[in-house]
Amino acid sequence: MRQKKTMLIEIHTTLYDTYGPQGWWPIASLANKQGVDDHGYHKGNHDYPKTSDQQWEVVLGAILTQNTAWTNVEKALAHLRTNKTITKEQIVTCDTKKLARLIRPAGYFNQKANRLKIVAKFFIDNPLILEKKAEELQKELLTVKGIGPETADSIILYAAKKPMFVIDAYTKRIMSRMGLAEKNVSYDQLQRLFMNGLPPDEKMFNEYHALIVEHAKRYCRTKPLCEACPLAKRCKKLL
DNA sequence: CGCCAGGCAACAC
DNA sequence: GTGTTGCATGGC
Repeated sequence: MRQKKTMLIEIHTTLYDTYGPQGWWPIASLANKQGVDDHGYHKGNHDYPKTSDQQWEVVLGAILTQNTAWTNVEKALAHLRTNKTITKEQIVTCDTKKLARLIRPAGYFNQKANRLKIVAKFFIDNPLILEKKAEELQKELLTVKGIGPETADSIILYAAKKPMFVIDAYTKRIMSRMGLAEKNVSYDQLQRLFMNGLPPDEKMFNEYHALIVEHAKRYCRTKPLCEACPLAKRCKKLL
């Protein structure tokens, strides 16, 4: 078998050549500005998030999208914005019931309302947290109730813009089908595979994770569409 | 109708 | 440490 490092690079190259830049993390409040599409994706423009408000919007989205389709998160974020319950300060002071009602479309709304308030308080109490180095930042984020491994790493990569490879259910599915990981591989194991195999390039990590999500939605679905899959010739599932 | 979606904490063993 | 369960809406 080819070396895993080589495979990881080739997979990224193929996905990028197939789908192009993804413009993550989407920031809805930037929709339709210069170089940003109507959902907040800034494809080919790596300058965002630029302000602390934009970084905070990434954190909000990271909580709201836990096991939830992004389209539902967009609705919840729109409610928060139009009801002026979007800043950390507005969220900590908002009645939890009201907050839950506003984010209803994102599902798990009672849990997520509590989590949003806890996380908002954490960011108010630790205003410079995103300046910390990736490893220290990860350790501190994981102490916050409601922030697990993927949410922490999404915040590190997409809000703080530091090199941390984000693993999710799609990554596990694709890597296990490709034959590069066991089906029950742990989060940390799979993350080490990527981070030991690739240079710590924040821009590349950013695109790679987003490309994995895109690929899982288009081809490597629960019921995979292997016929036209751009990775098929390297995929163990078809050997 | 059932299945799935950019997880997590709490709990069992 | 690993496995299981509750949490919930909206799109297909």
